[in-house]
Amino acid sequence: MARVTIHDIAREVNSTPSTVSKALNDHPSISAATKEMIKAAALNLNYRQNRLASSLRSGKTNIIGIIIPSSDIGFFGAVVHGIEKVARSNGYNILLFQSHETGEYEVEGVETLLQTSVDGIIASIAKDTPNLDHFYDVKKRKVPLILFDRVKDELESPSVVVDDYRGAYMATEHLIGQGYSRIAHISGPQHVKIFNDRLCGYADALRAYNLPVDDDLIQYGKTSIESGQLCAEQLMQTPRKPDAIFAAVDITALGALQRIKQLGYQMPGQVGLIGFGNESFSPYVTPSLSSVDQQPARMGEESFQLFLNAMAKKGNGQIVEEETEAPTKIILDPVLVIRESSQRKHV
Amino acid sequence: MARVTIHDIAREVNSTPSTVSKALNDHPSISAATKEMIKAAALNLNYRQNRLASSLRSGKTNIIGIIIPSSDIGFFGAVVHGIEKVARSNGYNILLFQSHETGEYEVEGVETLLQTSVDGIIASIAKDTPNLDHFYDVKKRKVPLILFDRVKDELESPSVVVDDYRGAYMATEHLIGQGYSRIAHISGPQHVKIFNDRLCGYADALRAYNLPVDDDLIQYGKTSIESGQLCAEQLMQTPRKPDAIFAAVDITALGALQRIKQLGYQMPGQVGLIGFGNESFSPYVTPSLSSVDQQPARMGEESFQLFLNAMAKKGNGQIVEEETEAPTKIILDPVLVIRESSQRKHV
DNA sequence: CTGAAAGCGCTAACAC
DNA sequence: GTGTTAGCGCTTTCAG
Repeated sequence: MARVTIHDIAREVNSTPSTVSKALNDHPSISAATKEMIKAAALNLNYRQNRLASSLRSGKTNIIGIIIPSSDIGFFGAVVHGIEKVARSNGYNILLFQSHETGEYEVEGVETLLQTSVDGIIASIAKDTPNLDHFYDVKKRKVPLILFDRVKDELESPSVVVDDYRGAYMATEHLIGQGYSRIAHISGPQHVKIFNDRLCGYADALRAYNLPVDDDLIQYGKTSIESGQLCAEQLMQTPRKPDAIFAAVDITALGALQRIKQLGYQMPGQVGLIGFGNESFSPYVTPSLSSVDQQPARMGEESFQLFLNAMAKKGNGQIVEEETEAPTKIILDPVLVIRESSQRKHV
Repeated sequence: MARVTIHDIAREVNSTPSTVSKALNDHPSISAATKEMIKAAALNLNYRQNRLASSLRSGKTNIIGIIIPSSDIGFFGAVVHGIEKVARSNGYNILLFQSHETGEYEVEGVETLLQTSVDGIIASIAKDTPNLDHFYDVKKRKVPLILFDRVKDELESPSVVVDDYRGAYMATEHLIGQGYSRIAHISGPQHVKIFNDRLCGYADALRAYNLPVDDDLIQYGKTSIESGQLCAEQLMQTPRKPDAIFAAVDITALGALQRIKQLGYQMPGQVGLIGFGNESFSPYVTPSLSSVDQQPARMGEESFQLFLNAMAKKGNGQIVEEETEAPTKIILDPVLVIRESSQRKHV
């Protein structure tokens, strides 16, 4: 009961392995009649292609590698979902690695992926990756590399990120539209790019509507509930209290939500609130938390599309061409998710 | 700049491919000296093994396939996390497929996995899988098949599930321990096994503590917030109101939580509440929701362990042996996560 | 302890 | 339109 091979089929139909192979792969130079016959025989014998042999010979695995910090984080789970979905529909499969935010695992993952001759790699870089050598290695091997969310421009790879500035702008604008006018912001550590971008989006939106940007209304917190609580409390103690808060992360927004309620303010009546990230808990807190969605699934789909583009270019014989053009950078528009916490006006 | 192969190394050190291969694989019949020399040369030439070739020849890929409904569901993301973690530390990689709850995709996934000659498959069966032929095919091909969470006993495969009965029992017991005595239950459709199991655990716990099992205190809802709200409302309208509720899913627990608060009851003072599933939102609602954790990551780890066992057996030459013993079934103990909603007593 | 030979199952030139 | 030939890069008997 050994495995059925194309030799077996060839014997069965009095043909040869190469003809069988071509027929099964719908090669144009095989007559319709033979194709049909061979395919019937294959079905009959319960033939199943050996992709290892095929890949080894053809140099193409139809497998792409994914490296993410952890599949246990909702955001990345959703991105993987998006990638897998469109990858499969294009005949590609997914080899999944987690870096656990560790450079070491990331290096290991890249190494294994390269050994497996994957056709491409889609990655989101770990927080503590000390150097990028392993990724440069990928590029040197001419394996398409696509980055998403946790991007490094130095790698000069196609990438997809969400527009943090714009998301913050939209959130702030929404609050303004709801009639709030003293809008505070709970930001995060400024050396992290996204937090700075979101702060800028916030400030610019205020300016665009001729509202003052008041330093007293900007808090720099950490990414935790407690920090959100604290920041909210301090904001409500300022002489001229805010009537709304835009928090740079949902988790601090939640902390703020709790404290604001505790202090006896009506939400969204007296104080409006919006977060960023659209976490899985956001719809379920009370009042439900408005937020900015980063479209993770879409991010995955676009990443795969970028991989496909890279493949096409490669096939085009442009392999040797100097990298004249900058790599494609897709900047996704975030989407506003309006729930109770920010909706002062009746709909 | 073609790929470096063991031939290149052999040439470099005046040896042969077979010796190089053995040295690189730490084969016992190679002297330490040669090993060292060959490894040095390999490093020097920047050699990277071609796993395709290796797998094709050896018949072992060190890849296992995973089939889950969707990586966008927190539970499955966590399971995958667990599997990948221990798989990697044992030298295995993960090929990931989503069934999207669809039999068709599941079949496709199994087919591709088999074509790729994976060493094993770990799966959680899609809801609408009409027949199990594809999984029987896996078994026929002697590829180890492990099931988790969504299990089918007919497949007679090793599996890991969580003990629903016990989780419900523990939850109910916990409420009793907190001094609640009229404990209601919001269940789900009884044709779904887990809901029936949880109902039994609930009832048995009451009996064990000599509390009556009152039909008026059992609601059969759907898996939605709204259903939870409705069930809670009806429970609070019964002549002799409950002083605590155990909900079979966190999402109905949340609906109950909202309605109970709305009706003006103190929680956990007047009404205690506990859910099941420990969803990602549960820590963040107010009051934070006690729940029963299903240990998804652990489930993944155990699943992989089961795969390893199956491999060991296979290697043992027991291939032909009749399946005398029933397949291992690991039943994980759920863990109680006590938060505010159920904690009446001071700690 | 090392090497020679064979081949895993497939595809891709090239002939016919 | 079909068949022949030659490997992809590796591991694995089996000789020596």
